[in-house]
Amino acid sequence: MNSINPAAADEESPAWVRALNEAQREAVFATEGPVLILAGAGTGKTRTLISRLRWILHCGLARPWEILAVTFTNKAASEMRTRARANWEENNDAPRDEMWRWIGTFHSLSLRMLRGFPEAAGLQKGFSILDGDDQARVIKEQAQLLKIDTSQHRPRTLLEMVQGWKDLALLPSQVGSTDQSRWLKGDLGEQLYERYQERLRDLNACDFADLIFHPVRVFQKETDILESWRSRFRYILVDEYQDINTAQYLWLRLLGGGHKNVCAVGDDDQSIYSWRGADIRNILRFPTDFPGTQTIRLEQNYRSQPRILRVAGKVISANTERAGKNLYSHLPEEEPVRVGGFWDDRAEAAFISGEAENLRRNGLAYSEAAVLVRITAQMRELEERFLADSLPYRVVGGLRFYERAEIRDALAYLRLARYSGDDLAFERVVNRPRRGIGETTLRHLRTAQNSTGGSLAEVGQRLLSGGGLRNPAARNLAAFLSSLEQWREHVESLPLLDAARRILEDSGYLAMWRTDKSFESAGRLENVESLIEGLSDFESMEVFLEHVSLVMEQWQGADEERVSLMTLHAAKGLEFDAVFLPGWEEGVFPHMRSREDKRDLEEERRLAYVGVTRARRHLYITYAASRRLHGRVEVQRPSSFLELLPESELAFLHDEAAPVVREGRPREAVKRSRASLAVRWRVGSRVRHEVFGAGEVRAQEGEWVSVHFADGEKTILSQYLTTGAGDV
DNA sequence: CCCCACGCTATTTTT
DNA sequence: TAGCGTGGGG
Repeated sequence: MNSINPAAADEESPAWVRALNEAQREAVFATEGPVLILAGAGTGKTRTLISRLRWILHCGLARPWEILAVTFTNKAASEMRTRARANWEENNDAPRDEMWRWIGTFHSLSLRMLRGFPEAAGLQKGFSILDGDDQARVIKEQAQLLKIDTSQHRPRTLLEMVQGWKDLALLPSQVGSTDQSRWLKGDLGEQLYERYQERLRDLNACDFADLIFHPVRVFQKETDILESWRSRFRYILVDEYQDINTAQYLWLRLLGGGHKNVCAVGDDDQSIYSWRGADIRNILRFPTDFPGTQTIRLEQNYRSQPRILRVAGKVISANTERAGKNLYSHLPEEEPVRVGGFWDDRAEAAFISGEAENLRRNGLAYSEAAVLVRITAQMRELEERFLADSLPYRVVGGLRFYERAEIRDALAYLRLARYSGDDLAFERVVNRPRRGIGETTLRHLRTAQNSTGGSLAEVGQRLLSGGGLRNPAARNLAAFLSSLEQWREHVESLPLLDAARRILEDSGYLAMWRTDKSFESAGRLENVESLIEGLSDFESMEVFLEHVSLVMEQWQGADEERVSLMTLHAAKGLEFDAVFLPGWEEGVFPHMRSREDKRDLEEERRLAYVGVTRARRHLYITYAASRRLHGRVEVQRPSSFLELLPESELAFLHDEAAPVVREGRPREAVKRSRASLAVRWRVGSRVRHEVFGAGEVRAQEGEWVSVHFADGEKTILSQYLTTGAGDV
């Protein structure tokens, strides 16, 4: 039994305990039974969880390897590991790395378990892990075998479908027919899922969803395996609980089912990943799943000034599916939240660029400002403006290093050199650079493979020794296979770094980029070079490849003085003194695809909440009447989310700016053409401010015109005035 | 087998 | 706008 009394948080306690507030302490000290920490944005959620981990160690309730601490990202895991260690090393000697290996991501931890019982999951020792690209190729291949038209059903979509089922922990046979018919005719979906899994088994591989799902199924079937893993951990801690999917939920429930010392932290209001399987209902029903749960709310926000917090609170209170929290702050009240509309995305970008510069002149570092967009397409205009204004910025997120084509190519070479049976790697690089081994030759190989089995490389070898060299394709293939043999020797005999360099040089891959004269080839070469250099940190190719498949780390430059530009999703967990939220227009935010479904719309609102709560002191919410999207100018109404903002906390940008209503008449006869206009727009009942807009105009020269918006909905526009076609 | 022209479509993205 | 997949011609 826990003998530590909460009152013991006195002078005797470590400083990190004394620094906690009352609710946080409660969460830290409640060491028995299930605990749900419902923590609002900026309330010290992760800090509290880490303190709890340290407290358990501090009191000697468990040793490091008896605590299973689960996060979603490697970054969070390594932060937790470092902080837990700091404490331990003060009081214990000989800290070893293995002690902390049960602090990790869902995927890395589950993989570690799965490595212990691959056969039970139908895999063999040394199975590999597919990434998104490999998965897409496997699914495409299987879809085509099932005669599914892959131009109508794009592989990415099919993959999403199958992944969705796996995230729900559904086997092919358990996929209901209604669920299937949303995507494909009859039971094609189920068949595709089934074949995809078969193919993975043949490849002795699993995808990311399997990393969770395989252990879940094994735990459900094999009680002794489950028991041995259960008894290993005395405490389970989970960060970002609102982001778990059904499979992860089952995984946790199975592992935590014994002692029930499961502690989850999360914020239901920040659940923004439903599209990758996360289900907000998991956190909402935690107390039912784990009877006897002690629910603790962290509501004191240490991040945002009160006005920003009130705006956030108002936005999120429009949602119905939530546990409910009331955030408060003792920080001093500052300037209101600024809201403003612009003629188009260019004007909006110009404002942001200029305002970031203003803030900087007033002493705010560039790195303390961030622009958070809903969709990546919004970034382009902003970047162009920043470049033109020489405003230093950096894009956070986006294509990660290991996802770049050239890095994936280079990795495929290395994988193939190490594991010549890696067919996916084989297919990726056989003809890159061009070696005259095209689709036709590959088809021959695959057909032969179906009857004889073995890897593509083996099959190729066999075909060649049987038939001799006749056509150019066969000669080319022979050449490639013999290089492959050489590369394998390199891996065995040379130091890792030298082997890699030789392989990429001999294969002509580096030469391919050197001769390529497109403007990005130099950058690609550089990337491959830095990959090669990075190899020096690893003892063997196996270790390196394992690292790569799980740790898709961000390739980020040093922390420079730059304004951050990223999507709202990428901003979760971050904070800045000043935050700009552009693009608050119907269709962009909330996004078009989220408008029909109430649950999707609530998720968009949570996204807005996440955006608003990133800001400490200054917040700007803007929108544009027209915006270039998909290569055309789209006209959209201001976001309905704007109506949620409490007037008392806002200041309208144009109240301070030059007059914005441009009254006028069309200069020339305009017939059903796009024209510029200015509108008055109401917020709530009282506040009015001006918006530049554009719409469909029908008028003769000199006439007043009316403007019709495409959706024909009742709009919040109250007055239409034009300045004439093309007059911006 | 390779190349090019054409048409289609278009959130969010960790592991 | 751009990135991808397809289909026809060399």
